[in-house]
Amino acid sequence: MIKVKYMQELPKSYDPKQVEGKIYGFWEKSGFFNPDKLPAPKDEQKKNRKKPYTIVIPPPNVTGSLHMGHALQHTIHDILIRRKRMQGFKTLWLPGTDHAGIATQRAVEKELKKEGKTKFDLGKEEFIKRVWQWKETYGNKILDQLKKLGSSCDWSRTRFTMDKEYSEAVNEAFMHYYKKGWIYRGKRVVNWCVGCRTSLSDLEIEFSEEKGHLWYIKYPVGDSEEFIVVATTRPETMLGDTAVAVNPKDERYKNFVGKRARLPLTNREIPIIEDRLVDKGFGTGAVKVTPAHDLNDAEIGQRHSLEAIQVIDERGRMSQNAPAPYQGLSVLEAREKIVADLRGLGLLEKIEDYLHQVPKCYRCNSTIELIPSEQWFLKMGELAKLAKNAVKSGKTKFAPKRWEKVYLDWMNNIKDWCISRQIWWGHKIPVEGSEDVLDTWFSSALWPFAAMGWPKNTDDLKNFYPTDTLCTARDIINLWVSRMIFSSLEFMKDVPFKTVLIHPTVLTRDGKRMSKSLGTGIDPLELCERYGADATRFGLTWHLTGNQDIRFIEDNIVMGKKFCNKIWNASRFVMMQLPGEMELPKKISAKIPTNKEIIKALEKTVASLDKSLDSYEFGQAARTLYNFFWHDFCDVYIEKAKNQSDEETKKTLLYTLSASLKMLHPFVPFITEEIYQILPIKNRGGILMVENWPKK
RNA sequence: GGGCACUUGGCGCAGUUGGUUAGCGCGUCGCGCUUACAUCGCGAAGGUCGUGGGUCCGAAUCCCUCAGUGCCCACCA
Repeated sequence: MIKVKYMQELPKSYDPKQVEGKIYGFWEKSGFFNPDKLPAPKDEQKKNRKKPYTIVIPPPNVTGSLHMGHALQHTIHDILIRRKRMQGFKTLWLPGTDHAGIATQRAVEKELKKEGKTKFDLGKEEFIKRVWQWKETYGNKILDQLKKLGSSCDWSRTRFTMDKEYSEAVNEAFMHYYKKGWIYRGKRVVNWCVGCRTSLSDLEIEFSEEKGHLWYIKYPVGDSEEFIVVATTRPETMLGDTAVAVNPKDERYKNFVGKRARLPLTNREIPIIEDRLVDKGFGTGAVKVTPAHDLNDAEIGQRHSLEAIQVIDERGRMSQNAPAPYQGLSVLEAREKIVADLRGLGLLEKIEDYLHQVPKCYRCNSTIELIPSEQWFLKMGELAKLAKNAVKSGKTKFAPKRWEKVYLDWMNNIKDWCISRQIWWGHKIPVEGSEDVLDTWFSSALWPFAAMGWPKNTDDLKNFYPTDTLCTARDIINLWVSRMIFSSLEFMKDVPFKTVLIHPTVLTRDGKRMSKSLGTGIDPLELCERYGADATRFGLTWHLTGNQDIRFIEDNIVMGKKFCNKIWNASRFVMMQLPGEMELPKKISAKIPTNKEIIKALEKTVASLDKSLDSYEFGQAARTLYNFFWHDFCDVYIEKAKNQSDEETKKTLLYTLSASLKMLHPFVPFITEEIYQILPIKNRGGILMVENWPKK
């Protein structure tokens, strides 16, 4: 008896551990993650047969391990790609990793530190060898973790941003800009991380609010007994002052303008000048000008041909240009001493508490100093124009649309991009004498086409470029997305992707950021371990609404687990009802009212599901499926079907179940594939992953 | 300083063009081991939809005010 056989074979509850590894291997063996190996399309899929659907992964850092944001992001990726695959598209999800210059260099330095060494002990060449070793050992960890989630990437196409071919693409891109005159070298005041000892772009800086002070310092004017008082949060920079500036409309200082102030603690005299950048309302309305250590002051300095005296060096210490007593002191030590000395001289008028934004390195959290430094820059003018037009014209669309504004605002206020970094791990700038490497984002900006083999005109570029959907987090819209857009427009003469899908940020239950260091992170792999990958995926999908944030609750994953169990048991029931192997009908024209009803509800569900997915409403899609399967199918229809043993009902049960499995597959791929493989279907195509997506 | 988003039963959230008794998951309380599932079924309690106005025959849903929360951008020393 078939009936008995299936009951004995299938456990009463679904056990992901027995299924997931096995099924993933089954998929990999099929080769169908690779678009070139997809089976010939079936009739229903033919209209899409040659159309590609492509996603490139936002390449995770080789230092990374899977966090909640990744889990959410790749669940979305996999839902998109699996559905398109079932619809007959040639689907490519191209995976890979980013060499992540600073982050990786730091990880290896940390490892060296445990051995009591620094990178200087090894020397540059040995150090880079060591980083490669590290990459070979740990670099693919995150990709393996993606497999646990069920991600259907084409692993045969895995790329790394420092692969030989990829590096050649980076050089090509650099030289292209260079020859065009868009890359220039110059000494500018740049963001300098004293921890990493490298320059950083504006986007690589995070501000942290700190309680500080506003010191009011008296600068004696000329030979008189008069003072001009300046307010500053950073007294130590006064050693590099080369002017005091006031607003031209500020009547209070009219008789000071043109005179010279005597800079305390030094024996220098500096001019008192007028500049429109000065805000009358802040502090005293008179500002000390330090062109070497402040961007505004650099601008004022340029306008008035002021000297820039660098008093802070690359280690964050007071330089040889500072008066002897302060040389070698750290910035904070110098600040303390200077304040004390000023007080001693009676030149400190008052101190106010002041809350200000202190710039920190996004990788090592050290304080950022602004110092003049020789760097390479990419001119952004023309590129920004290209990038703006692509979005304004709708060639690339953001979803949700509101993120377009974030992108356009940044493009409208863009400055030239400092692309050189003074670290060892990365793409060396391909110009003689230069020891610098490129900003890691310079190479990831080329990802959509360089990962497909550019500058060679490869088949992949012909077949799969431009890509369709880029799905990523909002915090790298400008750091990465915008730079891919202008790079692609410049090198490929086309946008890199048609849609940018910005997914929400996963927060803790109380709305806090999930972070390892704060101990607020939840490990998605642990959730997969406890509840199963399908449950984790479904629970996360359930969370997806149009909001900017998600407050993660584990209850949703529990719900996902229960749902999987429901799918499992409904399937067991259907199998019990079947006499043995059965032909799966292509269509049901039901005559019995209950059967008619469920078929109608099924059709409605397919339509609603398609609508939701086409507009990226994944949470809505999950709810639609859940309600249909649990309530319409299980609670109502199956209960009624228990009283019906006719042939039409059996067919309807099998038909509805298999259609449900297809619809559910992109969301919960493991369990649906497992059940599909067990179902006694005579004319089963083979693998659910490439079966037809249901049509209403 | 500018911008974006959020504020719905104990908790986390749906409610896309305004329209009959505002839904879901978890939790709570009853009753059920009925031959797929107790990771279940049936039923119940529980909501002035942040505040104050406005538009409308009618608003959680549109407009304005205010308040709270979170995030992003910004050169205010």
